[in-house]
Amino acid sequence: MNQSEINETLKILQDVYGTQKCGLDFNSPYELLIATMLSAQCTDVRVNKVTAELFKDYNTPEKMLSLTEGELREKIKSCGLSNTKAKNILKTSHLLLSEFGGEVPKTMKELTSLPGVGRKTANVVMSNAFGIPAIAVDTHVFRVSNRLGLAKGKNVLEVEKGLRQNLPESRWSSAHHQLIWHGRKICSARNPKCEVCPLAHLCETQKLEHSQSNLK
DNA sequence: AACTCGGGGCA
DNA sequence: TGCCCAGAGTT
Repeated sequence: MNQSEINETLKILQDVYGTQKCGLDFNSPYELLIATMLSAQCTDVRVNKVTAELFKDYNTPEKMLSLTEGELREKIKSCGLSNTKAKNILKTSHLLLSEFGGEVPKTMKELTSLPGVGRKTANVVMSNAFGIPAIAVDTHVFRVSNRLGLAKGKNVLEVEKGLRQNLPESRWSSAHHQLIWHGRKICSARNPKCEVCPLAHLCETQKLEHSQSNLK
């Protein structure tokens, strides 16, 4: 995509998906951190259901650490991967108290030093909890960016770099949400609804398919 | 780069 | 049933 195509793509994304957030319910950076850790390989709907209950009594590192690993595992079971997640949540809560004064850190380096926190989770926390410009590349953002040609890359980090380069910083956070909505509703992994896609005329994958069918 | 963890949704 | 899914860590 050239710059004018990128700008048009951003405008259409804004027009269609606006400022609606997609994601996790939270009342503090700590809640968002834990909810995002739980969301690995699990839909946000289910995470929100689990955390609505969990955060009633356990919404700080201190309170979380009053749970045994087994108790926590039971509470988060429906999110899947609960064995690892329970361990990591307790370790991370402990580290927040011992290393970060009980606060959630704000830098990529510090966040990813926490067990169970990778690049995607760190970007979500920085962007959504602290308002720091960041783009979290999950499977939706990865797939949609590559298909459109908005930012291409073989792995998550390459796509993140591409988006940071191609998009104005002011649009990083909003574009992240809009790309996820688009990936869910239209540009799905299998059987994407290209016939109703408002970005089809800009999409590199669509153009490629058309040029191939024209050759026949 | 490939593999593992894992319960739930959907065909 | 079998396949897939808003990831992260290890080898």
